[in-house]
Amino acid sequence: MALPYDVKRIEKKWQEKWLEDKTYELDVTSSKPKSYILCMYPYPSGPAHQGHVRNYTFGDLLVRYRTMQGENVLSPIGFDSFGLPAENAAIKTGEHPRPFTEAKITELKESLIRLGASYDWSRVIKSHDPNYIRWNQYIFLKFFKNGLAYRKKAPVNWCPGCQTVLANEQVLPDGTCERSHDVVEQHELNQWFFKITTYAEDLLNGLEDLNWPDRVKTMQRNWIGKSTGAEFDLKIKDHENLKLRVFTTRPDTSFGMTYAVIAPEHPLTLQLTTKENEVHVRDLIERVVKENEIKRLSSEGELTKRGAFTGSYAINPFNNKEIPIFIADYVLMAYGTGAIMAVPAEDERDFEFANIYNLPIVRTTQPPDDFGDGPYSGNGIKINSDWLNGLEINEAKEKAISWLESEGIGEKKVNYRLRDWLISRQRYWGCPIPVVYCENCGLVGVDESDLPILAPDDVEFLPTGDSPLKRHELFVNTLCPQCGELAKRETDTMDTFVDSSWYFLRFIDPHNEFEPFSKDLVEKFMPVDQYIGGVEHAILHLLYARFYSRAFVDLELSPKNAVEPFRQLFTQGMIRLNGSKMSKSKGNLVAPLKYFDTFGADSLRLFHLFVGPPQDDVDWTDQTDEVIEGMSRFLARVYRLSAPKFAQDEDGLRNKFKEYELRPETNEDSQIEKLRHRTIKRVTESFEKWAFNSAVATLMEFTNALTKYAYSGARKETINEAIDTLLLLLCPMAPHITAELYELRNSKHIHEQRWPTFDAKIAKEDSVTLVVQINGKLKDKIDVPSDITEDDAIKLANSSTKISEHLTGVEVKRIVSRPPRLVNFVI
RNA sequence: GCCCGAGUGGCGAAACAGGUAGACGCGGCGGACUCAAAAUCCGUUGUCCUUAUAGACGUGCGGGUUCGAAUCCCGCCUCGGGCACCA
Repeated sequence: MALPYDVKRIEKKWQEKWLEDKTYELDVTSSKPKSYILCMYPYPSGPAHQGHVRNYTFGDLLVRYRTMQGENVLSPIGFDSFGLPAENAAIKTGEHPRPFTEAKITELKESLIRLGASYDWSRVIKSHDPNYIRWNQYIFLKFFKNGLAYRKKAPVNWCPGCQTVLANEQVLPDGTCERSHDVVEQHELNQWFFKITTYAEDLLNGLEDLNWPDRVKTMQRNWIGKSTGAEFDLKIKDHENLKLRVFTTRPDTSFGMTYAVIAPEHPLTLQLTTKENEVHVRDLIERVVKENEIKRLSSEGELTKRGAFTGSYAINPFNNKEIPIFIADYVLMAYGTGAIMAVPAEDERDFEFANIYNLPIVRTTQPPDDFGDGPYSGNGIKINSDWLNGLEINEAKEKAISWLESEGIGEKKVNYRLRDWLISRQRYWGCPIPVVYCENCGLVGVDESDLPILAPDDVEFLPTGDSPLKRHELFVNTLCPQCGELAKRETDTMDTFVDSSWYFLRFIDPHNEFEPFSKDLVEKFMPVDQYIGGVEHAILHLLYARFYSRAFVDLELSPKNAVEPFRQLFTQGMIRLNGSKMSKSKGNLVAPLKYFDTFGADSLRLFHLFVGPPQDDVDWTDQTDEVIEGMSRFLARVYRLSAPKFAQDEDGLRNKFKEYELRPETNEDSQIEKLRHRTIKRVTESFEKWAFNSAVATLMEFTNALTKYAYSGARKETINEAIDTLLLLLCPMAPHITAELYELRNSKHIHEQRWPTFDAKIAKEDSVTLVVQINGKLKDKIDVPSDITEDDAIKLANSSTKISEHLTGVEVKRIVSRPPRLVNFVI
């Protein structure tokens, strides 16, 4: 296809100009209203892929649009440059991850520039940069000193593919690693954790006011998993000195407790097991220990094999009845107290278990009359519950809790599903944890003045699964910062999600050598006004960043206005190719590069904006190339319209435009002027709603109308203003060609112009189509003035021959009119 | 199983707040230009019936509310996503 202009030359010219002029570098001192627009910073895996293009096109559109609206826009970019792929490549090829990563960053940066994305390149952050490592470690030490970072031995998720442990958030529901998709194993290891659970309640409450997609908020709520109930002690028969503590969300059902269940790993398990039951109990424990959590929770339908009677009995404190104690794998040690009271009549799992072991089932809530025999967890009146009888569930809960408290055996209790964030990784290419193990002093944080602690370069990358740091004597052996004796360094590095938990703050003050960031600047530029990224980070990154932000406020690193980092979040849809997610690992990328070289970045950007709503997934199909070509066809039309004399077309095409006329404004001219105002209105409103596809469509309509107008002989002043408006409205979407055309026409830089404004009065249509219906069916359309009165509208409708045909000899029962759009005769 | 979201021409989609369903684009068809093609421009394009006029049908399915429903309500179906022995 022959374009009327040299795409490559024009795009390169403007990309260079934006860099040279530093068009999008932030003026920190500006008094204009600030606007912080941020796309999730990318992991550098090579040139940008279509997912990046989509993400950064949305971001760039907003950056340019808000800038034109007179806002002081902060638009930074960086690279999430620590991570496994670089290290895995090192193991394969022997090449050190640093040059490998740097090369990828260069490629990615290059393609972002070719996309025409506008960033403040003076603020680039790379997470593997020693400067960033330094402050990352500084923050770790702050956390460590304040009890937010701690080390403990715990069962953790081990990914054999990645050869490292994972946080709970990095394990998929099917028990596989979210990166490598290997089945995750449970290992008991000593690891570093961040105390995110401290903020569970706060993280939950904070969601309320965020302008985020509901589904992301819901996902975070589910993940935090708050449940309110009671915890209390059960006495144990023949064990005067022992108590069994249980957690329940339904203290109102306590009278229906007919047995108790403890987790196999519960500390009391062996003590409570009598000799004759020992074999079964030990069998179960052995099996459970071997299995990982996921497998254990997924062994549905085999309940018989999943529990065992201990031989001991507890006393239900509510009615003093003896109840048998079982162990079962469906009770988890990590949640609540690791022990439950079982109420089979009101809990499905307990009900199933009770049926298998023939345990009594006693209803304590009256179900509706037509309810069968199954477990009932709905509302109702309490029965079989002595002093709770007759109460509603919620009243009964309160009363049961008060009773527990007055007896001194229990209290109200809130539990969360959220567990602390495991941040140790047994890998080299990450931020080292700045801690030393000393025989005298124990765990000692490195001196701040010694930061950053950098991993040595002269290491061997071997596929052993051990971090190369472990084998590096010079790194490992050090002196204790406290007592000066020989000590050993921590060789684990931090989860890369640590790096991304605060990078948006460092962007505000990226060259600060004295602190991670200035509190004053953060106060000025936080929160991020618009955050844009993939929904796959709904829990991981977005939860961790919220945790960090809270901790920073508490540690007085950040001002209070930074407590919620992302005021507004937009999650874009994925790109699919033949139904499956487009990704490098699947090898099904359709690289943007080939489009840069042919139709140009502007066309590719326009495609991503036009193809559908930004939050929807995009199907990359056989037709896609043709649609992208269609976008470049549209831009070519804009070019021919805006600068016909410069269009490199054959003569026949160029000369179709008549010379513009100098003349007083005719009705046709003022219609174009009206359309211009209407177009500004529609595009502006579409931008605000993120309806970019509609904005493009509106500009296509405008272009078509203007082309027709120009062909038929246009008034010079009117057409020129309309074309300039078209270019201004289009420039956040297609920044290169509009800049070129605006310069050709006006010798000015379009990206320094203001966003056009409209006059609502002029934008108003002065004639509209009146729809005339009979019984709600369309019968006629009449053009009427938009300020027509109701009476006139009805008269006009009545006088239409198409209508009178239907109305002669029939009784009109009712006339519904909504002037100026509709008149409906009901007959 | 539970909770969210979505289903509109051959395709991607649009439709403010219940008021012309299908804007805009891709593809198709027809035409102009050309020796021819490409490019470009013009016209046409939901389905059915009809020479046309006119009409009927049509927003996943079945009901309902309304003068009027893609839009609101009830009940289903399909797809996508999240959660799922969390007591």
